[in-house]
Amino acid sequence: MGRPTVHDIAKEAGVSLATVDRVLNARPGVREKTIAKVTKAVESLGYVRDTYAANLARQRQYRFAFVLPEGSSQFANSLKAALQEAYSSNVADRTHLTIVRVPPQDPHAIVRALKSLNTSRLDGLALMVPETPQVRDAVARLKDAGLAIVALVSDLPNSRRDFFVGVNSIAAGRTAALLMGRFVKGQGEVLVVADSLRSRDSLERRLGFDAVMTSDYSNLKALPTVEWHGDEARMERIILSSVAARDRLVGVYSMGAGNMTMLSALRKSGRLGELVVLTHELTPAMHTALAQNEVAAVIAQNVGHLVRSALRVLRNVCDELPIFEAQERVRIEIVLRENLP
Amino acid sequence: MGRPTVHDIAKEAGVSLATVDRVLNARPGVREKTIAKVTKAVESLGYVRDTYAANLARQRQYRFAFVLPEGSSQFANSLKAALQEAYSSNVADRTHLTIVRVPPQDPHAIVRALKSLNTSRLDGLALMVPETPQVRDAVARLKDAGLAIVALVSDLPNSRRDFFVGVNSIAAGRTAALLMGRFVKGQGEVLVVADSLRSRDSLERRLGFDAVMTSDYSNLKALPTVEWHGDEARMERIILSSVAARDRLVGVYSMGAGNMTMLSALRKSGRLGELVVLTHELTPAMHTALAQNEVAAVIAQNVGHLVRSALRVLRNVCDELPIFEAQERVRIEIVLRENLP
DNA sequence: ATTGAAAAGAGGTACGTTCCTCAGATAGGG
DNA sequence: CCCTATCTGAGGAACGTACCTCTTTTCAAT
Repeated sequence: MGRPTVHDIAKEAGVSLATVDRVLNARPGVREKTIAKVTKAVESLGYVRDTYAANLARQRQYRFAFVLPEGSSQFANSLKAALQEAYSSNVADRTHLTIVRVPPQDPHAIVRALKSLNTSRLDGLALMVPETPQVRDAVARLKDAGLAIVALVSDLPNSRRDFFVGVNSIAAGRTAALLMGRFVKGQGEVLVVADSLRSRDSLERRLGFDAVMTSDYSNLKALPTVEWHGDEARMERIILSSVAARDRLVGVYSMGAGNMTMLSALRKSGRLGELVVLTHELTPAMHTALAQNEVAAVIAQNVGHLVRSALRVLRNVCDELPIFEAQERVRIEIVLRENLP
Repeated sequence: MGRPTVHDIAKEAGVSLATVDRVLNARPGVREKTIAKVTKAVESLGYVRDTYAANLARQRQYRFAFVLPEGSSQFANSLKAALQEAYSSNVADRTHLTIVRVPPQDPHAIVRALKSLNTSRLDGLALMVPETPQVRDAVARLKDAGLAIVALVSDLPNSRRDFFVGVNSIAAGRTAALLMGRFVKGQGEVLVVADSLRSRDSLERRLGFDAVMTSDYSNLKALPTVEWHGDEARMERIILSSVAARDRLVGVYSMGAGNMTMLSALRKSGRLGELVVLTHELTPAMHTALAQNEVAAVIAQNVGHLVRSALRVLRNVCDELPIFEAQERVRIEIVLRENLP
């Protein structure tokens, strides 16, 4: 005998199939006493609904949109690739996916993009955008329109998002500090580079990094964050001058994008070999940089997980099902030369 | 319009539904030319079979057994837990799972257990057993009986297994060496502990460890492997005497089980604080050891992945579907205090 | 031209669920 | 007591696929 079906629980509870269906789908028209009988039968038989048969019957279509930053960001591109892979595999069954790309540094453009979404043709949204008051308001409006909303990669903690899928940035920063502290021999200074500390992730990574650095590695001094604000020429200038000015420099921690520019600047400086370089996100460029020993470690999050997790959460929110938090916790991965995937 | 269905491709190809079905399920009785017409229609319409509807219709039940080592091994227990979790979640839908536990060091008992399996009530098998000639023969017999077989965690490379789900042990050993080399300050000796080098995994980890150690970290000397053969008292004696005899000891690499015994021995020696300790598998004990800074890093594989991957592969082998190798490659995870899950 | 096997069609039932209609039962208020 | 509103029952049609049987067509060998 296989799993119990709705027929079995109808028999067990001594009611008709229609009543079982009404109870299971919380439709009106059933007496309290009858509801109790049915739920009791469900429990005693250990009935679990066959989601696939259910979705087949109800012709369920989940329509989700993923809002990702546009531009040359390799990370966003690999996310997009993971999304397309999920789409073609059975992970995204009965799911229609749209990808919307927005300029990451322009809150107004983001809000405009969010407003232009046809909410009646959408069940859920995964957002990878920086947190601003405007975005928070837009999220509130989208929630009012009945959408399921998850924050992806970077959280929107004070908005009405349903869930956050991504890693804890503070822990990621702490992990970077631990690696830096253990990898560097002797003492010296560490250069910290970020696109901008206005981004919540970078700020939190920096917080975590400093916390571990000061408590555990007093032999190292983390320099103030160098922000390059998307200007690659500026980044190169700053890096070259920093490296030239500081002969006690032993490490570089790059908290965000622009790793290729940073690496080429370090190569030009001629001191790349002596430095412990840590970056985030395992892009193809970082893959080769690890293989060539130019980067000591990459702190990454598995984009496949992110996407699958976001899809699971969105579906569950749509169906008003509980979310299994432990499964959705994305791990902070450490990638070295020898454990490259 | 939703996805194309079999009806659509029947219409498109100008054949009947039955013929489409015969082609899709590779049943005989269709001319080459007609097959071509159907496959063409499939491609032009972008038809993808609705696996859930298909499994629903065919009342497919996958009956798999997992053969795991019995005893106190925390790793095997966490695998079992992951298996039970998969069973209760939708990952294992339409799948019936049995867990068989065998004494890991007794090839005859393992073979006896494998022989006692009722192959007519089983579609596939995941084996986590050491490779011996007897096991290879047993695998051959089980393959002849028509079962799908994957090797789990430790490979059975010269057997007729269909696939290996687990990490490359050489790469895992290399990763350990890289961590040891970068974590240790200065020079000294490294103690390497294993249950037994007769186990293929341990041997390969040792090979990888030594390869990186000699090529990259000439400041460190990896001592000959200490084997404790399941005898915990012996392990404690050896560790205590090694630590006492070697004042240049800077690190310990534990390649297999018995980490708790090893740790308590090191604690007794009073030198745990000075040593860089690396172990495998993130058991609850290693979790706390990491949190308390007793262990510097744990090299782990995600048991959830292992299980899901094994299930996917078994199902695909049963259905004679291709295996998407990239997805089934299990990553070597590095767990430190700051990125504990 | 006849035969016969292989190929293709036609039509059905089933899987577990949803959702619909229509009819019958039960309750509470008048 | 009847009347109405609310419950409940019975049955059926779908969803996309699998698989079965029973015909009909095709086509090459005789």
